[in-house]
Amino acid sequence: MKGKVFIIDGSSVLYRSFYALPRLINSRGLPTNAIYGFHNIIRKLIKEEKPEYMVVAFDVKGKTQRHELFEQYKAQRKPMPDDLEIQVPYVKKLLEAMRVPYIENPGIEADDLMASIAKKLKEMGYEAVIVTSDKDLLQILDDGIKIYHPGREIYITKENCREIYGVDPGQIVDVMALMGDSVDNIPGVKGIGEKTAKSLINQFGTLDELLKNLDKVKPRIRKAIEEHMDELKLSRELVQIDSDLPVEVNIEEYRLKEPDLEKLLPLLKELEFSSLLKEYTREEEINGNYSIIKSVDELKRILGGVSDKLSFDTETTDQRPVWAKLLGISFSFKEGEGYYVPIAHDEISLPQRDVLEVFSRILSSPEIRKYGHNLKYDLIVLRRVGLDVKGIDRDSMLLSYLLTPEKRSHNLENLVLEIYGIKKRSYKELTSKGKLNFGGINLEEAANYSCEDADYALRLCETLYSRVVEEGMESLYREIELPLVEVLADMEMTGVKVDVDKLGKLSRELGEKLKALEEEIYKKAGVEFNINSPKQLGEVLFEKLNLPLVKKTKKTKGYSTDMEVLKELSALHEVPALVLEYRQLSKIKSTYIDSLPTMINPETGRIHTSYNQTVTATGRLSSSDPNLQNIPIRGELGKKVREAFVAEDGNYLLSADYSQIELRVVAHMSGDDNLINAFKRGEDIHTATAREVFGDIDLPPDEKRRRAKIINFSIIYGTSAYSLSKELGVDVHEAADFIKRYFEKYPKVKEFIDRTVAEAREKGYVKTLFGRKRRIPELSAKNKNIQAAGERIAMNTPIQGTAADIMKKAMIDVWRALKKGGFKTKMIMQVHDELIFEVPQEEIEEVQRLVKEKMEGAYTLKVPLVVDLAYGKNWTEAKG
DNA sequence: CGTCGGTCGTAC
DNA sequence: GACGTACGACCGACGT
Repeated sequence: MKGKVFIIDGSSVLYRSFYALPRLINSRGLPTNAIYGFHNIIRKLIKEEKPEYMVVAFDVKGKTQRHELFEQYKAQRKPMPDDLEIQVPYVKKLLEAMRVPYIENPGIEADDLMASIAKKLKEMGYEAVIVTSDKDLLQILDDGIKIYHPGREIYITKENCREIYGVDPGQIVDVMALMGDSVDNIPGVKGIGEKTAKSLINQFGTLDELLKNLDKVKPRIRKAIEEHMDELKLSRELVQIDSDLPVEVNIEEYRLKEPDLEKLLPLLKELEFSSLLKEYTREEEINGNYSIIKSVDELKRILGGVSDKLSFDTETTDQRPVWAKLLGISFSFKEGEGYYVPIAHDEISLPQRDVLEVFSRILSSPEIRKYGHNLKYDLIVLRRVGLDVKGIDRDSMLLSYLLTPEKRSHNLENLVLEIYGIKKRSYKELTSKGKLNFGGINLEEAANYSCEDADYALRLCETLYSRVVEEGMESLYREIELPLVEVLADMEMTGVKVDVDKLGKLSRELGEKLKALEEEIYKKAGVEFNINSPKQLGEVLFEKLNLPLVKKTKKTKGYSTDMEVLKELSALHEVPALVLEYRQLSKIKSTYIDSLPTMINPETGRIHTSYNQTVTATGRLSSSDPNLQNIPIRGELGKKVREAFVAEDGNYLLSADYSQIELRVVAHMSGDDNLINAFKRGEDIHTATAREVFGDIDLPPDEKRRRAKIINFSIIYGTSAYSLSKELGVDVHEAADFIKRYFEKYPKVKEFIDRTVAEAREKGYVKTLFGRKRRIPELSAKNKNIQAAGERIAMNTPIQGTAADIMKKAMIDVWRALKKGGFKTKMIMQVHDELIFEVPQEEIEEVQRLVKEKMEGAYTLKVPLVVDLAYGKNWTEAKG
């Protein structure tokens, strides 16, 4: 025998699980009993029966050959219960995650398929075991073909079949033909049940013999058989399994593998199978050889063993690196080992100065490759204590991001869980027991935790780096993401100066206006309520004032009170108009004006945002604490807020904007001549589009340009005619017509979009010019809306992502040039297509030339990249 | 008293 | 039926 192959009867196991288990349901209302049962049966089989190969066969809805024989075949069968049907896709997902292959062939019944595969396997010298509780399949028992009954947990063989079922395998068809099967609507002979059928076949051996000797049976039975002779013959044909289908069996496809934990764990989590989650993860199995370094000499000695690479991690008092105090450093240069150097713990502390001096020999050496998880953080912390880290090489957070940018979190704990199936204690768990931060944890625990981090970062870096190389993103990593770390660290450390007095003045002004608005709203509404509560506002507008309902909120189906609604209602009543104004002011006051001063770092007197490199699905950066990428710009108020972002005395803020970078990317990627030429001629692109699309339409030029601008945006976002019509304020047909005209004028843009979406469907992902990938699982969703969203993602991501790639390259180039030129100028902010610098007055001319040159030359497209520059004492002035 | 989902609004 | 990418304030329900 070559090995055991389990062929699972998917439907049989599915139904069995569904009816055998009580109704389980997860918190989102999904029934999960069949999934749970299915999993357990498969897992138990693998564990206890230890097959080398396995495959699951599912039935596919639809007609089969048996329907041609007998229209009523399975007609009686009730449709699959909804609660079961909804679980089927999850079972398949589960199998994929467990790496158990499954097959389903339309038009072929699973019984025939399984029998044919079993026969083929037997011929190939394997032992085939069909897992089913269905009796039909007993007929194919043979040497080398067994059946496993999952409920009774027994093997049925050619030999013991009679013992268990009372007849031999060869007689099963005849018995079933006589008794029929109500589930499949096989008629059989009315009046003959299981017992009679079996005893008749045992008496005569076969159905044919029985029919020849009908005179020897009881008259009642004889009459029944004679009267139902047609049904009997038909039934025999129906229950006869066809094991001679031409099936291809590639045995290697059935070979069992270790489950794919990266898929399985999130799935089990979603299904809320916490007990299974535990089984698959090995808790506390981290048994690294970790130790605490107790003297500077010891540190010196151990670091002496470092030759080519070092993974390290800093422990601090704060998640924000510019606020953090250093508590200790862990490092590892061999998997399973780790050392912790305590710098500020109650139990032992080594003098920071000496520790850093010893470390600096290794950390400042570019030859020793540095590994870590989120190295930007450690770079900032260490530079703040005077240590410049050189030679960063692998950052598991960045590597994970390149592999799965659509995932929002790339924290170490989750990665270790997903990739190694090991449940690591999280920082949160560690610091949750009433302790504020890392400083309050006992040294032993802290050291263990920290060493784990360094150790696992080391392992992850190796694993993930090779995956990044396999995915063709090595140069994206080495030439863009990795060098950007140092640039961002520098920007974050530098920070930006804000004018607190100006913000304070603005806050008081707005506070007074808001007070006045508030009173007026209460007066006009005739009731006092919380204007900031959409719920209360909705009740006032639609129940008290009886204003017409415009739309409901998406999830909760409450009254919507968003801008669009309030604008519409403003024509009918004063309150909505006042609320609009109130909302705008209070938004800007609370989000921007009042929060900013609290973020000023007392050490530097400046605001240090955090630029996150691993958040957006497209490759853009994001900014938080505070978010400097959504500071208001429109209107008088926006202008005032930006006036509070200022340059240090003797300096200017210089803003450098890529002009229309995304549309230029579209021009390049599509190769559309019309669009390319418009850019080459240096035209205003919206005016050019207006001419192309609205050339022959009678509208004021401003209106034409306004509309063209909206259409240009909609192309980038992959918008539908419906939403374009809303945006433009025209009807859907007209909007569709605009899109049609646009594509007529820019035909290759249309081709590009179609090609991109088609390729996304085919490959499951899209790519930027720099090779950044984003998988789009939405495209294979059942829900049409989700699919349409997937299409828009497919259109937008290469455009937005390529623009982001170019900007990142520009940031690195400019930063290096500034450094090389010995400038005092600092890059301080990035807002997607804009870079902001703080420039000493005497450098302004030279830096403008340098910035323009480097940004425009960051990448060569089929159209020129154009950068607009402006400078001034504050951000408003610097926008020209 | 913290967490979390929902709504809303700001930027590119 | 809703236009791509973000972050965050606020509310209110819920659990400790």
